[in-house]
Amino acid sequence: MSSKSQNTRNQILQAAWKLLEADRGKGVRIADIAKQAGVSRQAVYLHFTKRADLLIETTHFIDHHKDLEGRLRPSRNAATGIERLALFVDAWCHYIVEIYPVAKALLAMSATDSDAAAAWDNRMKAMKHGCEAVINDLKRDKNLSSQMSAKESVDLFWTLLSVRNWEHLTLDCGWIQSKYVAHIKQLSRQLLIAKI
Amino acid sequence: MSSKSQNTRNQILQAAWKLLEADRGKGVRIADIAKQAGVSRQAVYLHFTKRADLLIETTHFIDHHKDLEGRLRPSRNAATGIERLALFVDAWCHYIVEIYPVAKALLAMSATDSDAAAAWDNRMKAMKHGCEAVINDLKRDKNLSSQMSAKESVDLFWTLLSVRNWEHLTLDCGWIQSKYVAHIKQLSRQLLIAKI
DNA sequence: CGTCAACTTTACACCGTGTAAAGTATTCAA
DNA sequence: TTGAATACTTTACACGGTGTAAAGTTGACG
Repeated sequence: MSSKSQNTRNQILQAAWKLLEADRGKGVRIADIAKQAGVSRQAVYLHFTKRADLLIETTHFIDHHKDLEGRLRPSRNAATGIERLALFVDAWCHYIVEIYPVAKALLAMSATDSDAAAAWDNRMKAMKHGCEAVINDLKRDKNLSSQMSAKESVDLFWTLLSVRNWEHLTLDCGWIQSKYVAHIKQLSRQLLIAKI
Repeated sequence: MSSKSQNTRNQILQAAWKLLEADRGKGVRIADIAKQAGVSRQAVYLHFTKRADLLIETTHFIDHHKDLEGRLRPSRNAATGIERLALFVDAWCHYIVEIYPVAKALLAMSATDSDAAAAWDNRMKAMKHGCEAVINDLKRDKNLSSQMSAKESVDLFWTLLSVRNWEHLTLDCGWIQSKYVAHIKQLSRQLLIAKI
C-alpha cells in the first residue's frame, strides 16, 4: 500500500480505461493493459485478483475521476419532483457515455463471472434507488401519473434509462447524445408525469 | 445431404436449442451439445463451420419450428395501422420468449465473432422493417403522432421492442410475460398514436 | 465385392486466464 | 553496512474451450 504501489495500481487502471475506450471489436486482454501501463502482466495480478476485479475497480476509478457523486448532487437537492427528474436524467445520461466502455466489458464478463454480474447488478440497483427517489418526489408533489403504480413507474423509468437503451439509440440508431438526452427527457415526462 | 445426414444435423440443432433453453449460468459448450445429440464433438464440425454458425442455424431452426412467418401474417394483413400495431407487438413479444436463449448466446458471441454480430444485426434490421411497416400504416391512416418524425417513431418503437428491454423488464424487474406485453402495447400506443 | 458417405477416435495447435516460483532492485531501519 | 521487506520481473506451466487434422469404422447401395 505504499505510494509507489498505489501509483502502479493507478497506472494499470488508467491503462485499462484508455484501452477499453479505444477498443475496436476484439476484446482488451490483461497483457494489453499491462503493456499499456508499462508493467509486466504478472504485476496486474499483484493488484487485482482477476480480470473481473480489475474491471470493477476501473468503474470505481472512473466514478471517482468523473465525480459521479458531485454530478448527482443537483438532482438530490432539487426542490420539486419535476426538477429532480430532469436533473437526474441529465446526470445519468451524461454518466452512461463515460462508463459505457467499461460497462460493456463488464456485462460481457457477467455471462461467465458471477462476481462481475453481481458488481454490475449492485450498480444498477443503486441507480434504481435514484429512480425511486424521483418517483417518490413526483408522488409527494401529486405529479405522478396515475396510469401506473409507483412501482411500475420505477421499473419503467429504470428500463428507459438502461445502458442497453442508450447503446441501442446512439450506436444502433445513430442518435447523437443531445438528441438521445432530449428524447429520454421528453419520454420520461410524458410517461411519468400526470397531465394538467 | 442424405436424409441421414439431415437427421443428424437436426438432432444437433435440437440439442443446441434444448441446452440453451436449460442453460443455468455457465455457457453451453460444443461438447455438451454433441453429447446431448448423441454424436461425437467432431460430428458437429461436419455440419457447422464453427460455434457461431451453429447458433445462427439454431435461430433459423427455431423460426421454422415455431412458424415465425405464420405468426407475423396477421399483422401484415391488418386493415388499419392501429390493428397492425397491436398484432405486430403480440407476435414479436411472443417470439422473443422463444428465441431469447439462443439470442443471448448469439449476442454474447457477437463481441468476439463478427459473423455472429452480422447475423444478429440482420435479424434486427429485418425486424426494424416490421416496425417501419407499422409506422407507415399509422401515417397512412393519419394516426401517427406528430410529436416525432416518422423516422424517430420507428427508432423508438424498435428500441421499445428490443430483446434487451424484454430481458430487463421480465428478468430484472420480474414482470410476467402478460404484464410485459400489456405495458408494451399500451406504451407503443401512447407514444406513437396521435391523440383524439 | 468394392466404394462412398457419414461418423468416430485420437491427437494436437492455439489463445487467454490464472498460478507458481525464483530472481532483481530499491528502500529503510537497526 | 548489512539485511530484511517491498514491489516488481521473468520464466514456466496448468487449464478450458475452440477449431483442425488425419486415420479408422460402419453401413448402404450399385
